[in-house]
Amino acid sequence: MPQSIQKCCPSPSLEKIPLNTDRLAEICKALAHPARIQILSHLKAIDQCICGQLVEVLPLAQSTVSQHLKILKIAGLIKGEVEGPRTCYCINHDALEELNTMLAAI
Amino acid sequence: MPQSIQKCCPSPSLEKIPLNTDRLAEICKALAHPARIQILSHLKAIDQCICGQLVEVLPLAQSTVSQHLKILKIAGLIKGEVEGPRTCYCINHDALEELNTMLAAI
DNA sequence: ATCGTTTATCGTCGATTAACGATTAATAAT
DNA sequence: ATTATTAATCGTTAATCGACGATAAACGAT
Repeated sequence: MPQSIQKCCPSPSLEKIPLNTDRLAEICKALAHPARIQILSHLKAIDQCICGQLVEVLPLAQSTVSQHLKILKIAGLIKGEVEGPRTCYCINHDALEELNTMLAAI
Repeated sequence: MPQSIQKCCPSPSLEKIPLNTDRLAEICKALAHPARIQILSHLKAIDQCICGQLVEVLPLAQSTVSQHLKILKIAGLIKGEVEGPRTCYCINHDALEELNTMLAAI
């Protein structure tokens, strides 16, 4: 421990962590499509929603929207909770913060 | 104007600009590859460099590195200045700022 | 048990990406 | 003028993406 400075954030540490280029690229890849940005934006605006609502909003087929949701979920940008026949999605704020942190570390 | 609050930042304005999803996706797409992140990171570290230096650092062929540079340049993330037979690349900080702004507006 | 609703997955197809070697272009040096 | 150096472009190939319709899976309601 280099001088005992009180940490304000939990997790990793701030001492020039070496930037996980693979992880950053992975997140950016998940964001590399307008529809997925729109999904995130919509989720941010209404806090949470199910796939069907997004299908109404986006000019895409249900299967395509579901596919985009899957990509966002795998990248960790959203969380999905099964509720009976539907799945409720919401933003994973931790991932967005992770993204900001990594971008700052470029 | 919703209550006169002094602006602390110049440019655009902060009043909920509508987020250009295409542009954000475009930038993210350019960042959606580890090699391109590494290029940016390297450029940030050494301020500027030519293609050949990056070829030494990255495990990729010269043509591939050149291609990645082109992608970054088209997305506006880097600037390239021809200097005789070589081209000197550097980060376009404006684009990174643009990225941060748009991410915050998601 | 069947039906309706909702979502995920499968299979397909065309378009795009990523990588490479080979070639070309531009310039500096001799 | 020739040669060496550097970078960009071309052409190719395999892999991945994005979109869709069709189908399957999960569940609530009747």
